[in-house]
Amino acid sequence: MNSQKSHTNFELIKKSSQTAARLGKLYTPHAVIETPVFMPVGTQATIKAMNQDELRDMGFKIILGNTYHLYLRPGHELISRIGGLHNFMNWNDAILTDSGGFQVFSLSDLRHINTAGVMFKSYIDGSSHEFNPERVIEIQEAIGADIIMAFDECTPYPSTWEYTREAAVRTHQWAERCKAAHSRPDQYLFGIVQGGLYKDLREWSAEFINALDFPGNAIGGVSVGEPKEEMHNVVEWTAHLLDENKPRYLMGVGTPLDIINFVMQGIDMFDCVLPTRLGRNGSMYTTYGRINIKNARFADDFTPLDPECDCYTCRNHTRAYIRHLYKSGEILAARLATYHNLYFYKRVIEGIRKAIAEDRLVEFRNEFMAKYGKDD
RNA sequence: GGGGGGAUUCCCGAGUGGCCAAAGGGAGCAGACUGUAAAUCUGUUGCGGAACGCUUCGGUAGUUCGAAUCUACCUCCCCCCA
Repeated sequence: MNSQKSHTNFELIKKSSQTAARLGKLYTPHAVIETPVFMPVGTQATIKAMNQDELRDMGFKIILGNTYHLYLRPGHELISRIGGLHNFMNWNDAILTDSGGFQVFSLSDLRHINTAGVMFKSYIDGSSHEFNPERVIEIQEAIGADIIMAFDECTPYPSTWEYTREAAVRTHQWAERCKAAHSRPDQYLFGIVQGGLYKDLREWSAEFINALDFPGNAIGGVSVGEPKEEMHNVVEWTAHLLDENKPRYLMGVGTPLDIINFVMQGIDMFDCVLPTRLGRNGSMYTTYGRINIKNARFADDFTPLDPECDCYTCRNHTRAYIRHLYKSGEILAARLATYHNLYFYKRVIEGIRKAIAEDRLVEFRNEFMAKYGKDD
């Protein structure tokens, strides 16, 4: 057991008797992370609208950065020169960098894929760049995150079985090449399962990636616009095939209820832009469901965003004030809302961990849904 | 006192005989957002139940088959010269 723990740097603390949920500890060079965990997305070396102290004070121990964005600007060499991303952005806890695989999907009109890699046009200045497994590992090693991701191809929804299979073959080859190219022992390289919405491809991909024996395994290719049930199926097909002694990371997910549901399927790590993006766009999470603070009905609502929240925003400001800030285009609106939304996620994930510890996750989910209502 | 330019739907502003309930922007109202090309994007915004009909482009009276667009007068605003 001990040798396995040191190999994966993941310690399984407790398994739920009700569901596939687990409690764990992920040891990284910069932080010990209690799982299940939600990781805020900081694509460009910043969680938009937040400063590092605020994130740390909320209790986030790991955040995301993005290889593609940081490579284009300011450049991984520059980041490397000041000692890596931790130093550059003055973040002393853990960082995970996404490999750019999602940009293969999201910037689809700006790229060309072949087996060797992906040719990209910069969304900033149109210049051409090539990403391939070796290059992506080199960049991620220069950036220096605690956890780095294999370069994968995130296929769009919908895709044919044939194309999804081709993309998965590439993703598998790239995973092997990433593993071979990876040289920094103080970084953990996670593999990524693809396979779209096809059960046979997902199972095949999960078994293939699992067999490569990465210190952690991710499920990619979801949250690309597919129906919720499809996402649920993908996790159901794959999660149990991934080594239970290693962390399982569901990439890009999700809503608060998604997180609860997928924890119950054995997922340990999540990241999602929703709390930050929705915050900037005027949508706020509350115990009783999401609200659009810009709606007229909040104009003279002098209560906090969420009556059951004790975050900085809710302790100090009213819905009416925050609505006013939005309508006025004031930057503080985005800050207060982002803080609140991230804090909401923090409360949910802490609630999940506590519920697993007490072995009452199912009850926790029911209580959450009774108040929160439909999932959005 | 003389000469010139204007008044358009909540605001700014286009439109100079029919294709105009009237471009575009703003504001308003609502919706979307899941490994962030996102402080973004979409819809909607005279009235009536929609096909369609009705009322509207400073005011009044005209010309015309037809006017926001042409004419006359009126009201108000701006600029220039005394």
